[in-house]
Amino acid sequence: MKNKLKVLRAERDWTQADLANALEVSRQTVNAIEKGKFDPSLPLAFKAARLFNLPIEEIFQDEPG
Amino acid sequence: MKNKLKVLRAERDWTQADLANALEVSRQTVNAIEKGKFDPSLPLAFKAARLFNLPIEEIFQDEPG
DNA sequence: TCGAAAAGTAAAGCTTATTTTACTTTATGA
DNA sequence: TCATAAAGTAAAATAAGCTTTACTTTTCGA
Repeated sequence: MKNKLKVLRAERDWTQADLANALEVSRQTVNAIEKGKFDPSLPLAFKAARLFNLPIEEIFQDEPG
Repeated sequence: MKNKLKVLRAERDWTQADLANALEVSRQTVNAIEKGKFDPSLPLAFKAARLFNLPIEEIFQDEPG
């Protein structure tokens, strides 16, 4: 699953820790998701969508399989 | 997390088993999600969105908290 | 009303998401 | 260059999603 978290962070000049804080998850979770190590839960995806005021599909891109 | 799976099924006259089959998960998983016992994974939410040709947010409604 | 299909439920087990701790590597700015 | 912040990584532990099996309850049409 690809995502635009890094870009969205960059646009706001946020660190991974800043984003983790805003999403109420650990910094390592943000890092792992950005690096594609695992997918966020649906509730976390919703939280990111609310935070960035974007649809989930614009932040996360599934690779259908 | 609320969702419209039951309605979307009804519109198509699908059983839980039919939907489970289309989503490639077990019938119990569909049942549990419909009944709000747990949230689907993000990949599964994407699969449902593709299946019904709807945005994730129109199928699943987060209760922010 | 009876039987079958659909829905609901539950436990055990496996997989994946997330945390915590802790360390290494990379970028950055004084 | 050197110190520090940021990013990357990893292992162990816990939580949540999902499967399989199996059983009970509800729905519904003949």
